[in-house]
Amino acid sequence: MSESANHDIYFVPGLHRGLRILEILGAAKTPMSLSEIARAMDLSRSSAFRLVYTLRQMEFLKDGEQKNTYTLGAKVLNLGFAYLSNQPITKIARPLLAQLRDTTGVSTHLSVLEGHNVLYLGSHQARTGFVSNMVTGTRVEAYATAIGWCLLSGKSEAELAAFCKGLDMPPITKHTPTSFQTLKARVDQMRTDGFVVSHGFREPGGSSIAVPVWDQAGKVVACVNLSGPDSGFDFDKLKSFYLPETKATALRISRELGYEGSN
Amino acid sequence: MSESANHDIYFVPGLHRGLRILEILGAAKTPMSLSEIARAMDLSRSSAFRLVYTLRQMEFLKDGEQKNTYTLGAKVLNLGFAYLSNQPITKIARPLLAQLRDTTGVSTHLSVLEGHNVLYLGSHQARTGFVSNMVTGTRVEAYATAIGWCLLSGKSEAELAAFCKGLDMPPITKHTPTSFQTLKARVDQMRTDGFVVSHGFREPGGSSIAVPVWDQAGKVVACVNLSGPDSGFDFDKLKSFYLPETKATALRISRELGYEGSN
DNA sequence: GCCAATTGTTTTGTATATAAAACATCAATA
DNA sequence: TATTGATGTTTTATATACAAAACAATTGGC
Repeated sequence: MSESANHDIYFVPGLHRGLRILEILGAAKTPMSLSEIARAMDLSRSSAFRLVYTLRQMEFLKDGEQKNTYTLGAKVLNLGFAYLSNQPITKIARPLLAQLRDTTGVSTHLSVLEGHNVLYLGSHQARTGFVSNMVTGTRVEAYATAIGWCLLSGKSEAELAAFCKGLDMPPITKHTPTSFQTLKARVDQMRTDGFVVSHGFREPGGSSIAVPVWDQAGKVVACVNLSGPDSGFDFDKLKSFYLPETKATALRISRELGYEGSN
Repeated sequence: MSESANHDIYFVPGLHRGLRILEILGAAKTPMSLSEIARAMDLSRSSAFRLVYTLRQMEFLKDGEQKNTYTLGAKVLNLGFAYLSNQPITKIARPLLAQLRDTTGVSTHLSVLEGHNVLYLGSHQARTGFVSNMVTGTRVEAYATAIGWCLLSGKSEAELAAFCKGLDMPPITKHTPTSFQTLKARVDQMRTDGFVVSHGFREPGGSSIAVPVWDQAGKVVACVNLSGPDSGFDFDKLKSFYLPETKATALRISRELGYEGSN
């Protein structure tokens, strides 16, 4: 009959449909009623009722502001954070990032590329200073940030072109690359240097160092990042102390991932 | 028979168990095998097999590093972020926070209290400067931060005592409150002032303003926060310009939530 | 290298989750 | 107020998801 029914003997329909409800409600910009859900799923109202009932009891859904409407519940957020902290690289990197924070006194972060975004997996706040926020779970546009260029250096030219294809690249600052060419220039620069350093003499306020992490296959899989206010950074010490420390930490993480190169 | 079986006629067991698998795998610090899952759920292996099969097909689970082990998949992260962006207060506040960012030139954030943590719901980055990171979805310990004190000011003394009960309060900086008494002092101070300002003359590098948002019932439900590097803030302008602007924005959001007070 | 124990996968009779239909409740319109 | 249509809830006959048992594949200990 159906072409995909071969292996779907094992499908649990109740679960399948319940998860689809979560996805639909996540994509919806506003809470939905039972009937709307049933219609969107092409399902009988009685079935939708039982699914929503179950999801609500388990707090994966909660009541919306209007009566008889439903939205995602707090449980999905908990799962999201559990996902982040369960990423293997997070566990490997955590103690090393904490150590880097302690020796430098500046906030440290670990991030990976996810689609067009930089996804922060974890960070260790500087013990003093108010500025640097923890950023676990945050996503920011990769094309526009130093960390993004660092992560994109793992891509080939063709992959980078594919990355840019159809991507809207508005200028955030006057230094933001807004085309494939200008982005490629940034990424190439990063590749030859092996790091990105942004110092506040151009943009007021903050400095940042980004260094890639390689895996067993020599591929860039993550980025170690050290950032803080100018007043926390000393420009001379930046290249003589902060940068080597950051590179050492990134290499140590790479080693734990099985990287055997020397860069 | 069972005391809770009355209304559970509507429970969809497949969905219930599938979601419990997600919760268990979220709580587990390491990927689990099929049998481990079955045991943890007190379920037959064949049933666990079908549930895991379904979850995997839908990318709510993915394969762990070892063979035949499973962890949370990327879909749960997507749901988590959908949850955040669907919070009603986020939608109301977003344009107003963007406007505040544009008039001040400094990063703005919206956060709420969730359990013992400050949960960042959204933020708007300063257009210049590298320091201030976006923080959507981030959680930080409430007792230790200015934003936390701001949010806790909505609690009564009894609620605050309950909040502290059994809470471990290690000192992050030398100014961190480490007991109910010292925390209460911070929160009381915030309540009389109506805001918290942290300026970098004590802690190097950053300044931050936190102002509460009230709802219809006059309860503190959120916190508007403005933060940036010292170099972005001018101490004189902080009280004459940044603070009034922040308070105005917080009040505007409060008004949209139905708040009718004047503070 | 054998055995025993454990795990992942498939099959199948039966208990049960399900969708249709009936019912109840509400909102809008005339 | 009566009428219509739509929505949330309950019931129930039947299609089907499920757990036990059988099977296959793997691992670990002696």
